[in-house]
Amino acid sequence: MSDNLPKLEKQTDLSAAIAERIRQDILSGALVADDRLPSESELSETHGVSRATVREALKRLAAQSLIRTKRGATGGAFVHRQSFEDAYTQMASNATLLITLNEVDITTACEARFALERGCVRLAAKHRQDHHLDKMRAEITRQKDPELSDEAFCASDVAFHRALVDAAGNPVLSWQLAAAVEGIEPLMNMLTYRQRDRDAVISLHEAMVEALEARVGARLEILMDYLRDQTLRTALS
Amino acid sequence: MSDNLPKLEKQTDLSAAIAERIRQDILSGALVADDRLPSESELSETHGVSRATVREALKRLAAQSLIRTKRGATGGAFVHRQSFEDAYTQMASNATLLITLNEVDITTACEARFALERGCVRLAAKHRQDHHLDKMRAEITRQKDPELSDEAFCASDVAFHRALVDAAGNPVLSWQLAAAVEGIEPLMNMLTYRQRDRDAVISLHEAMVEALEARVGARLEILMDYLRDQTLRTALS
DNA sequence: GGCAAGTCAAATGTCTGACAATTTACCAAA
DNA sequence: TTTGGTAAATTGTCAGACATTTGACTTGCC
Repeated sequence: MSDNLPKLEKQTDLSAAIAERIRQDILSGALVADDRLPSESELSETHGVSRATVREALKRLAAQSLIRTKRGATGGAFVHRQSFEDAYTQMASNATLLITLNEVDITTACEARFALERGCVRLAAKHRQDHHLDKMRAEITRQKDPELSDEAFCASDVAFHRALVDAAGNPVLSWQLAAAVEGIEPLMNMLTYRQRDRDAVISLHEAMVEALEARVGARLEILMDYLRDQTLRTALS
Repeated sequence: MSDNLPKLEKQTDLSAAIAERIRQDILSGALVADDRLPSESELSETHGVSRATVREALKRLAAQSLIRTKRGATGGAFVHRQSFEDAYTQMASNATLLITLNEVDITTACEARFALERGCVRLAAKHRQDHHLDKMRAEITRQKDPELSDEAFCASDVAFHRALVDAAGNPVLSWQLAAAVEGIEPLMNMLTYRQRDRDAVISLHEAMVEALEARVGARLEILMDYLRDQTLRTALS
């Protein structure tokens, strides 16, 4: 385990220091997924602090999804193998927080989103499968409903683009991009789409599905650029 | 504050429930950046739990950089305005964790990294300033040193690409991409570059700086593709 | 032998009350 | 005016207790 004596932890706050020690043990591979940590009592002894302090440290790690705890006889704290779902959720909330707390303007956010997404359309063209197309077409059908609220339209838009990213068949990519898109959603929700705007977006979506079906990455890139410009126009009007 | 009585929290674990309540207050805007939360004693009264439990809840929030605490007379817990630096650090460690714990293979990681980066080179070409070019050229000079360890070479590579991304002039983009690149670094560090590989990478870097200086985004995209292929060849050899 | 119920032990979750450490505000004296 | 010291508020830490959960073990019955 960690019998190191780092100097950083003299800056008070034992619970943070201990959390960091255990964290390093996990990051360094000394503890691997599903390993069980010593019990709270043992940890309090080995680290020379009270159980309350150990618990605060463990809560910090739990908040980062580094460990999970289970009660009972065979319980304890276990190194948590973070799923893509977990990571995605955490990143999305992280992104949301960052964007709302720092008052990022919608132009910057849009620019970032479309730039990232543009980067993966070639992979999507290469690896897309039929069910991705089906999903996207289903969302387009929803988007055509003139009764749809702006918010629901936006949600469908997110779903459409998530399917596009998933089509790239790369989980790391899906995870990063989905989080980015979702983080920007609060901003996008503030947009009001006129019917003309919606029609323009839907036309582009339809063209994108066609290009994806035909596996023409270059065309997808161009369409993404159009979509970005269209969205920015909507935002600034 | 939150005098709601959500049903979810009957699933035991009061500290998580209370953390979630406060978290919602922050996310919903009831508490804004730099607001001071009630003291631990007050919170324990209003939520009807002990101070220890409140503290565990606060540690969870602190671990997510949602709050920061200060001791002393005017101390307390304050809603933390997460800086881009904070978010970047958190995302990078998140990415590292996900990739190491889930044994993502280097092909997938590389593919994702270059796909994302490719998406922002056009913006970089548009907004780059001279100091970006300077930084990149400096890194190229470092990379030419044949004494450089593989790890140092890789670190310089990360710095080079970070400068490229920064050139896009979009903080959201910088933040997302820098985190992604850094998260993948542990995997890249496992690569061993032969001198021939390094020369190839350096040539591409030089060409990229030229293209960036001339603001030719399309050429940058092509070079990125070459670089991706080159890196994958190195990885698979 | 096999099954069911009860018991026990280990571990996390929570509470209580205390003390330590830190920081600011305030007040008094030089 | 400045300096120093004291008090108060607040987080950080500790020790010990009890509650709750859960799996393993034991016992007794069929």
